[in-house]
Amino acid sequence: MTVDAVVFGYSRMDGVSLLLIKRKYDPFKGSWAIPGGFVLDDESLEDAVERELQEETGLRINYLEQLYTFGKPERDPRSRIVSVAYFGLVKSTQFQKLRATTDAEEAAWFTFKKLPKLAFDHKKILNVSIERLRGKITYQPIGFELLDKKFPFSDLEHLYGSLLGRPIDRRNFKKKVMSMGILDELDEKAKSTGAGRPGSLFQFNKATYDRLLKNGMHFEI
Amino acid sequence: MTVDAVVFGYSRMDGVSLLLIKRKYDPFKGSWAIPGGFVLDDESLEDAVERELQEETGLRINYLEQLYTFGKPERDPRSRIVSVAYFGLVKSTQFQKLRATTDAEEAAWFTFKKLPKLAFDHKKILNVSIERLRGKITYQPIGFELLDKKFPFSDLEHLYGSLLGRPIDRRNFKKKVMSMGILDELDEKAKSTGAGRPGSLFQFNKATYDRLLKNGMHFEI
DNA sequence: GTTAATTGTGTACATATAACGCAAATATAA
DNA sequence: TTATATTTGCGTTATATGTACACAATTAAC
Repeated sequence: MTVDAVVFGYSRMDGVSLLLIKRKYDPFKGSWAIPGGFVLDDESLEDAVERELQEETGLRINYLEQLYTFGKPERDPRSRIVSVAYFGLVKSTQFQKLRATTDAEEAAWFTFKKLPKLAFDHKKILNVSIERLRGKITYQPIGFELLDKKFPFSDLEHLYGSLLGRPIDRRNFKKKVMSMGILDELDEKAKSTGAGRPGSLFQFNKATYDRLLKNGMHFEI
Repeated sequence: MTVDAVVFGYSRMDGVSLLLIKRKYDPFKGSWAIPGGFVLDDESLEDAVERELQEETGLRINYLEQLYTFGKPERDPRSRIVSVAYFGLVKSTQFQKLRATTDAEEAAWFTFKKLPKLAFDHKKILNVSIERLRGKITYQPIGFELLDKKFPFSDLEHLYGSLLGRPIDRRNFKKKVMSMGILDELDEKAKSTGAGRPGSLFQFNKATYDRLLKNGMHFEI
């Protein structure tokens, strides 16, 4: 009985990225793999995920949700091992932390375009996970879990664009998101990132979202 | 490691119903419970579900999908047992079969309004399952899996009405479903069920649905 | 043949989505 | 300092979709 955690991060530079670790032990020693490990007898599945992630990558995840349970008898060469996969999101601040220290370490971020070969059936787990993320982001506001607490609107726009894999009309997108009333526009301006006009910072208003949700509101992008 | 199967059925009389078994052994001997049992070492999770269902109820399910994995350490009084819950749908023909033979047996159908107290954390599993069924039926045509191969349109209408728990405008509903082109209207008429004008029979066209899906069509009711 | 139950159909209105272009603010290079 | 490239920010119109709503036709039972 193991748990695996498919963890996504986001940065303006690279877009959406995946957290992987390099395995220290056989089987698949030296291969890149999704972080995870065995569940202890007295801990819940969620606790196991958070513990393994902490041990292997030092990261604190921001959002965690059960993805799927993989149980084909032959999926692990050692013996019958059933794995409950979770999928998690981290704030882009955390993303940068790991990034600065792990180039030569055992944990690193990978963009979808530069994925290494993965151990076990982790490629399949990843595919299910990407599909879920893509699907979910259109009807639950989980995109915010990938951004900083305060972010320029363009971050949100680029996140959705890269995740959905299709161009987004900025005007219609903004109109829609703002009309839901779950984004607060702050007085601060983003600090310039090179070229162009700096925009306002925005912040997700979870309290408002929860209230709307309770009243039967239907989020959809 | 166990699997559990939350199986739904539908009949014109009772609407949507849930399949339960009466436990023969401790713990919870004599209680009603969701069918399920231990996974054998060399079988997949899906195989385990189908085997257990066959053993305990004799039913063949028509649609099976993994629901959620429940792993709280204290959920089973015997020891740490993780259970992968599936959710399944059976055709209303099958529904009637079981119904005719099991009144005094160990397996039976229950409407949501007349549910007995359930063993283990099965009430929680059921709740997750109902939520999933409700949510899914609006964006995937799984409702057909509960009906006969051929059915009068009113069956579909009643199924959606009772499942979504809100009245459905027959004209708008029919307009929408028919405009998707995934329902074929047959030449046969339904045989009368007591009173009223008999309507045409309809049939789900899975081939068309798959084709539309591949072309990026978006099912939603 | 009268009644009660059910099926079957169309139109007008409101709402939501999609398409589209240009001006303002900033950094950098000339 | 001026020109250029880059990014933000905004509003209108056309189209599509969803919603509300009423009455005639067919059958079984009485």
